[in-house]
Amino acid sequence: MPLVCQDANNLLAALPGNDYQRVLARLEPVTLHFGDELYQFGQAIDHVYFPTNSQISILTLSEGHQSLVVSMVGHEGMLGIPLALGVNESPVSALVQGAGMAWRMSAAHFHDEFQLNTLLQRNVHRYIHELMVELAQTAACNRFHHVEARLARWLLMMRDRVRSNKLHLTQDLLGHMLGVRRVGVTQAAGALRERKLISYSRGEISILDGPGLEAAACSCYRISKNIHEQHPI
Amino acid sequence: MPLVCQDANNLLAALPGNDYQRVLARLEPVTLHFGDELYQFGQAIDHVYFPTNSQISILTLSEGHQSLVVSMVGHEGMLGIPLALGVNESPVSALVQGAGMAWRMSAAHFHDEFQLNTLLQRNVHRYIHELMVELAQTAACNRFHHVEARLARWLLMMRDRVRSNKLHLTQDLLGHMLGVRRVGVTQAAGALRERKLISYSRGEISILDGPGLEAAACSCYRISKNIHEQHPI
DNA sequence: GCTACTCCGTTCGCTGCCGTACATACAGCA
DNA sequence: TGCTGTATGTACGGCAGCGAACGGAGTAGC
Repeated sequence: MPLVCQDANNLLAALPGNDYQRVLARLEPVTLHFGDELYQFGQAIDHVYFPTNSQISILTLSEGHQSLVVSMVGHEGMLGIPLALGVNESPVSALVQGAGMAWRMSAAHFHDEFQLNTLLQRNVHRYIHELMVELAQTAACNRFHHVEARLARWLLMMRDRVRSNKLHLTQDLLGHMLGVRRVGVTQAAGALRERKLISYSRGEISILDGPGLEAAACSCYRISKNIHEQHPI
Repeated sequence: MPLVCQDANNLLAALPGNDYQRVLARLEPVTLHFGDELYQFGQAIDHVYFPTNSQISILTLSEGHQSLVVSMVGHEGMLGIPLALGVNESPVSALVQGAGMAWRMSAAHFHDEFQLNTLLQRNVHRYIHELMVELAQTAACNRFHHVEARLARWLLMMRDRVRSNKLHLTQDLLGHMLGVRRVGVTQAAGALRERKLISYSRGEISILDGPGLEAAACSCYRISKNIHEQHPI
């Protein structure tokens, strides 16, 4: 199976040839479908995933409230971080919202491989660091930024991960992601459409003007993007 | 220097005797004073800290806004996590808000020790996991919970870390921590005082009724406490 | 005892989002 | 063609928190 750009995951692609080959032998490509729930809160983690052109949302549950997306994983990262930290139970839910491909490895294989492969360790540790910075950023974002800016941010982040300007997402779903009412999304999305930044109809969203949408998004988008790009490896 | 309860840091106390002795040789006790800034955003990390009865707030900066406390470190954890992940630059600021003691180790010593000491690795990795869960929780908390509940939460968290019901904190400072106006803190704190849960005067806060304050806090307090207590080590 | 400063209390109008409810529009299917 | 379910639009009262401003009360220094 040739590794063309569409198949690339950053944590794997950064491995040198021989390491990469060994890891590859333990990986299997899987197709992730919209709505697949890869992890559930409190459940054991059976596989780790390295997305290539799919996007998975990480959700927390807040007692008495709706769920909330705290992070988003794509080709820049992986799912199953707790395994790399010695914990085999997921503290969050993981929901596929951008259908696509990912590489998958069993928890046992990952455990073995991770012990041996110091370069994989280095990449994963680096990603854990990035994730923590992003979580802190998101905590502040949720406190300070308005719905419209946050909506723009998440749409751009999804675009970057699925590598497409077309997203499959209803307003209701976006409401659950952002932790706001569906009505709030309608208004924010309407404002963005008004400015010809996006278009949408019945669950199909298109980003028409990327730079414009970036300008409408809060600075968290840029910050988050920078975090994952400045790999000093 | 004898290790009595007041001197205990969870990550160190969980080490077996011989490991502990070797680590101890590289540690030095330091007194942290109110207002000390241990790390600054973007600066190199020169030491790691293992607090015992001090409390340090982790702050992010959000462009155009005030700072915000996203986490709090005390005897349950450590400062300098990025070093354990191969990054030697702090992505956040760390501000001492509960004066007290901590054990300190130079970055170089920590680097060496961390490579060798797999038990320390295990403890630190476990703490990193806890911290990530807590960050996600805080992101949701900032989105959903009201000022009064969040204030109660942070006060309780500080109490647990400094091991004292007396806190040294002005309302203005609390406003910066919570990301709200000072006036917002005045109102929330007034409501808590009304219910005889706390008392305060000119920067000295006393928790009068712990259980009552817990009831007034959002569920995030309990969740956060559970995270750090359920060590299956 | 006077002054300067810090900390806390209160008020006012404003706005972003909430909860709820209802209306419209499109899609698939019988 | 009509039915049903889903997706989106709109409206309305309510409220938590905002920004700004001012007043009062305790503390420290002179």
